[in-house]
Parts: sequence; C-alpha cells; structure tokens
Amino acid sequence: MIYVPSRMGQFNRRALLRRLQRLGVASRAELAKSLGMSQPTAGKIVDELLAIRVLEEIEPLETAGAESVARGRPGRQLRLNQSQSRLLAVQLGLLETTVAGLSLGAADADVWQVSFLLGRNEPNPAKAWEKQLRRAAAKIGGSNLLGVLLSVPGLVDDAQNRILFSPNIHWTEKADLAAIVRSVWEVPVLLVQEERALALGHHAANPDCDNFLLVDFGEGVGGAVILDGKPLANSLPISGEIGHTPVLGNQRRCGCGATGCMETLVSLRGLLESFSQDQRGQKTSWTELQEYIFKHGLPLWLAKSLEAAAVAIAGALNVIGLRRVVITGTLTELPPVVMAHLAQAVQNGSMWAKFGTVECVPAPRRRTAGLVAIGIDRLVVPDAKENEFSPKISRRQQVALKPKS
Amino acid sequence: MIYVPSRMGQFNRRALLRRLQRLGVASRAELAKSLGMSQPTAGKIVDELLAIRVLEEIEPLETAGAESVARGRPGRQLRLNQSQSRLLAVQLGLLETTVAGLSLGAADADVWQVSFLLGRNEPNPAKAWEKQLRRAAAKIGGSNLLGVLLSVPGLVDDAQNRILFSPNIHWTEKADLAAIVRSVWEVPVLLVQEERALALGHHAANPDCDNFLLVDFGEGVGGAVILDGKPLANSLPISGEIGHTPVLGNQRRCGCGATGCMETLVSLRGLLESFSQDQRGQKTSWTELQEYIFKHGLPLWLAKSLEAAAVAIAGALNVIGLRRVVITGTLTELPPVVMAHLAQAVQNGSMWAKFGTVECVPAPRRRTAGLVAIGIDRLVVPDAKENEFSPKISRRQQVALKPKS
DNA sequence: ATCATTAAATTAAGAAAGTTACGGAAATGA
DNA sequence: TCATTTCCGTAACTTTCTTAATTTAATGAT
Repeated sequence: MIYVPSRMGQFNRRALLRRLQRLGVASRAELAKSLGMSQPTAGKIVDELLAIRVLEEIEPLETAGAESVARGRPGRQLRLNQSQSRLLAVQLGLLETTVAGLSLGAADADVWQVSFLLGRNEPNPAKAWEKQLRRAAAKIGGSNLLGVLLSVPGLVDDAQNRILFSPNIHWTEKADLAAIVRSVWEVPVLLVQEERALALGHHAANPDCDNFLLVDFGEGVGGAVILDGKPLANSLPISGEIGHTPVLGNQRRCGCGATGCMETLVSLRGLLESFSQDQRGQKTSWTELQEYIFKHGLPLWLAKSLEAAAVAIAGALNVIGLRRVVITGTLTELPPVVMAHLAQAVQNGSMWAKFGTVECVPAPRRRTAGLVAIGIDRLVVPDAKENEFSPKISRRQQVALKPKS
Repeated sequence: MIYVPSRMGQFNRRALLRRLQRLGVASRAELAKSLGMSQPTAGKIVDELLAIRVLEEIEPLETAGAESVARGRPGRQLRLNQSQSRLLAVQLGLLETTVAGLSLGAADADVWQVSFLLGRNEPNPAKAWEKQLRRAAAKIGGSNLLGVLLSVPGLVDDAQNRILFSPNIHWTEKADLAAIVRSVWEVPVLLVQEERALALGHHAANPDCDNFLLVDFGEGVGGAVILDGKPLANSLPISGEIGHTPVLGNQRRCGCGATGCMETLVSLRGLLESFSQDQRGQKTSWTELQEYIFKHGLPLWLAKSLEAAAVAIAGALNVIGLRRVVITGTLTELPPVVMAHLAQAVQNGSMWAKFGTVECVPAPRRRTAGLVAIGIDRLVVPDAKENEFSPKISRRQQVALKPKS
C-alpha cells in the first residue's frame, strides 16, 4: 500500500505489441523467443492484453490451412484484435475530413467510412467542423474506444497536442482540435502529423524496412524519418519539414512566408505552375502534365525541379545517415521516368551510394496503418512516457495522483 | 547462482554520471532529487562508483569558499574523480597524432601532452603509426586506465569499431586502428567520429544546450547532431556528413568522389581556391583571406558559398527539427561578418525562424571534453547497450559469458 | 490403444533493483 | 543545551524479471 510504481514493464509490453504487429500472428513462445524475454514474462503480458481485449486467440481451425509438421504441443496463436473497432481515425484534409473505425489488427490500404466537406468561407470553421463531426460520430458510433487518432497536415506540437502551424488550414492553429474531438467521443485524442502517420504506415507494411526517410508530395511536400523502427522526434515540435528547405536560385514565394522553398517547385501547385510557364502561360491540368511527360519525356524544367528536391533529400540522408527514401503522393502518379530521375539525382548526392545502394522507391500512402501503429504504441499501453534520464520518473507523482489505500 | 541479470540499473548509473558531469559538484541528496530517484538508490550507486574510484568526495574545506547558509546537515559533495588520468585520448589528424591523459572530471579546452607526425609518403603507415604510438605511450604511461578514446576524421562504423571511409587518411580504412591501440595499452578502445566528439564536448560545456547541430569547418566540413543530450545515431554507420550535401550548380570535384559537395566551397581548401580564383589565380593564404575580408568586407563569392552552406544547414534543421547551430573550426577565425552572413542565411531558410529564434553561434572545439563524455558513458558503466526492443537483452548471453558458481 | 517424445504454457521460487519508512549524524540557531 | 533541519544509511517491502520444474497437448512408434 506504499509503493506504487509505474505499471509492469511498459517497455516489454510495447515491444511485444510491436512485435506482434510485425509478425501478424504468433504464439506466446514465438513472441518470447523473438523478443529475448522469458516465456513466463511473455505469457503474463499476453494474458493481460487478452483480458483487455487488445489481443485475441485464433482458433486453430483458421490456421489449419498451413501444413503443420510441428512436433510438440502446438502454440496457441495470437493476433491483435480484429473483431472490433477500438480506434477511430480522423483525417483532416484541406477541405474534406474523413472518419473511420479501425481495428487494432488493421493494416490495409486506407478505407474511410464517413466524410464531410467544410466550406472555404465558413465564418466559424471550428464550430462548423465540430458540428459536422458530431453528425459523423452519430453515423459511425464508436463504443469501447481506446482513442481517436487525428491526422493533420502542418506542424504538430506533440507535447501540447496542438497544431502549431498549418499554412493551408489556418483556423486549426487557434482551435484546440484535440479538445473538440474529445468533446465528441470522450476518449483520448492524439494529433499526428500526416507524414509521420504515412511513414509509420509504410513501416507497418514493410517491417524489415527500419530506417528510411519518407517524402510525401501533395499540396505541399513533407517528410518524416523512421530510425530503428521509431519516428525521429525530439522535444522540439518541428520535424520532417523537408519541403521548406531552400533551393538556391529559386525565387518563388511559399505559403510558409519564406522565399525559395523546395515545395514551391515540386508540390502539386508548383509543378503545374512550372508546366504552365513552360507552355507559355497556358492553363494546364494534372492529366495534361501526365500526358505531356508520357509523350515528350522529361522536360528540362521538371528535371531541374527534381534535382532540387533530390538535393534536399540527399542532404537529409547524409546528415541523418540513411540509405532509403520512400516517396508517396502525386509524384508517384507521373510516368516512371520522373521517379527514375529523382532516384538518380538522390543517388548522386548521397554519401551512402559510395558504399552500397541508396534506394528511392515509390509507395502507396498507408495513413490508417500508421495511425493504428501510433494508437497501439501510445493508447494501448496505459502509462505514459518513460524517460531514459530518469527511468523511474514520475513514480512519486503517481503516488500523489492515485493514492492507494 | 541461477539468475545473472545485467548489472544493477545501468540506466540510473549512466544518468547519475551524466547529471554529475553536468552539475560538476553535487551531494547524494541533490543527485537523487534532480534525477527523481530515491535517496537510497542514488546513495548505492554513488557508493559503488566511489569504490571503483570513478567519483571522489571533496573535503568540505575545499568548498567552504562559497558562503553556505544551509540549514541542516551539509551534504558530502561529490565529483568525478579528477586526481587520476583514467582515460586516454588519441586524436588522429591529417599528419599529426596527439595523445593526452584525461581525468574523468576534465572539461577544459584541449591540452595535449604528446604528439608525433607521420610522413606523407610512409610505405607502411599503419606500422609506423603503431611504432610512434608505442613511443608516446612510454612517455605518457597510463595505469589504471578505463580505456582509450580515439578521435578520427571520416566515417566510423560504430558497430564494428572501425573506420569505414576516410578521404584524407586512406590507410586507416584498411588498418584496424582499435586493435593497434589496444595492443599498446591493452584496455578497451573506442573509435569516435571527430565531429561527434566536438558536439558532445560542446554539450558538456553548455549543459543546457540539449538539441543542436554542430558543424565543423576544417580540411573538410562535418557535422553531428545532439538530440535531447545524446548523439543522433542509428544502426547505420554514416551520419553527420553535411559537408557532402550537393550544391546546385557547383561543379567542383570532392575528395569523396562526387561532384558539387558543399565542402568543396567552404572547407579550408575550398575557400582558398575560391579566393585565389577571385584574385585572378594569384596564390593566396589564409591570413591574406582574413585581411582581405577585414579590409573589403564580404566578397561576393564568399557570400554565395556561405549561402550554399546555409542551405544545407537549414535543410538539416528543418528535417530534424532543430533551432540551434554551433559552428566550430576555421570559419570562426574569419572576421565576424562571415558568421553573421551565415547566420542570416540559415535563419532565412529555417522553419523554426518563423516561430522564434534560430541560433547560429561560433564555439571553440572541445574535443577532449567530448571524448571524456563518451568515455564516461561507454566505459565507466560496464555493461553494453540496452535496446528498448528487448529490455533484458543478452542476459541469457551473459550467463553464457560469465557463468557463476 | 498405449506410451515415449517434443514443444508450449503454467506454476513456483528466487534475485535484482527499485521504493517507503525510519533513525542516527551533522550542521545551525534560539 | 536543545530544537530544528537536512543528509545519509539501514530495514522492510514491491514489482518485475529470471530459471527451474511441472503440466498440457500434440505426434509418432510399438
């Protein structure tokens, strides 16, 4: 009744969840062996997670499909609970907001259940958004939820769980989005930077790909870094803003207020602007650009723009020490020659290329998978962060917060 | 006799050492409070570190200078042992190698005790180096050593404790430097990337500066990142190679084999080359450049070169999420207008500048302090790395390594 | 059919490293 | 001289891990 430490081994618990997410299906014994922990420990953690319905046991019938030449007692196979939507994903877009229920085992491509639009000239956008969100909530329901993951473009201040800066959706900077969402569902809410979700989604889909830089091309250009399977983040709220790396000689004004940002060249709008200029000011569209490249190959302006992007990417690779770039978004919709040119330019600027290969590959956006990964990491395991500098941090505080006896 | 876990709380031990290094002098109670651990725990760790002479207690006489208005029993003040050289630092330079004994409490500017040169055209440089090193060892001695820290330029593969690539000192790539040094002193040897040592040294001297990018200008241009007080490093051996970020439009060949690297413009040689070109091919020297800038202000070519460097720096800041750059080396020896221009250019390209200030400050090189920090972290606390993914990693292996009973 | 074999899961016992609680030690000030 | 305050160490206890032993559930051979 005196000593109230943090809950039993969150590290091990989190590690086990991550490993199970990676393996898909595994028995207690497999988990224990692959994590290097003892069977009793893995067993206890599994029991606890089963009790709160985060995991589920699979009937042996389901897996009987695989021919099993096992010798001893077969392990009871486990997986993340897929039977229930325990998480809700909300994606805030430029105009459209989409909402979906997600099971912990979900790792599919993005499938949204409900969506709504917000008028551009809404007088009170925060209020309007909340109203629409309530309507969506009524449609979707959501019982037994662990929490809501809110994917947002722009800078997210993790510590404050607020949006710091959003050049395209300014009203979100003032509004407390997390509070609004919490008022609707009354469960924990996490704001997640869009690109971070994408990067974690890619990681979930490619578990062996543990270190990479993801760059997403769309309205803007944003990035996120995964290091040893975990997002690169520090105590400062900004990261991954690769789109705002300046490009020497570029004079375009950026939405962020600066001049010469890389994204003014290779964002959707930037590309179309360049294309239009190249076509003597004619109005142009995305499909026209696709066709143009398909017919005439890579125009000079695009090659230059890609090289500018590659410089920023290669710089990031060199400083952080990476050898893999994952590209998502609009750029992957253009003919392959575009990605090829970008990849070559990245290769040319990358230190790693001198010792091996530097990969630069396109990939689909897997926002929901990334949100689920974050949800599992931050919502399933009850207790909060554990800082290496004070491993047993906040025990004292916990005593104060929830006194026992 | 069955359960042989990793030694008692390396995390806490390391944390306590780091904190003491930061505080300089502290009592057990102060350490416990500032780390958030209980007094008995801090006391036990301190006792153990005193026993192996890593810490020492200070006679109250020494500290009596400070007027103490303390109320209760005064704490027994502790500090890192300064009475003995427990670490040896070896700095491998382009031609010169320098060796120094360091006490754990040392945090002064670099003071080397012995140095020797290696001829440029040595037929067997590794052998010659070893011979010279033995002679230096005879001079310096070194008893009761915890280990040797070897600062090297170029890419270090931490996992292998080997040099991967060194454009200027190629022979080190083939030779196993760690083995050579170990054959001389017969204690653990750690290879440390030069810039990482500098960054940790800056951190040791400025404990409140927990997140920054350090860029060192010299023969080449290298960098290192400190995140939350710890060097940014992942499982891949390369990082901090900011000097090899390509610069759009730059056609100079770099020692690394690529074309257009930023360091071809702002390294010592790069600056002099540009200066010489600007002076119509006249041969020039560093002091002449200093005087020229002092007299005529910033020449256009230098402004352009600085802006190119700033782009690479700003890109790194934006991606990693930093707001502070520390500049060391040759660039800080030029008139202040140089740093001012660089700082302004970094500011212009940095995302953080939109929410607050971005610092870009010169600083002295503090190699030894950084090496001591690494030594304390990796040599004093016996057991090796602890991975979050398998918190109890290698316990089983330890049983195999040192069986008890 | 029964039993040995094998591997998974559980139970039991114990070690490590933390915690709180308490008491003695060493200073100051009334 | 004594009350007060703070530091430090000891004792008892808690959590969470471990190893070791046992039980359970399957396969294959006699």
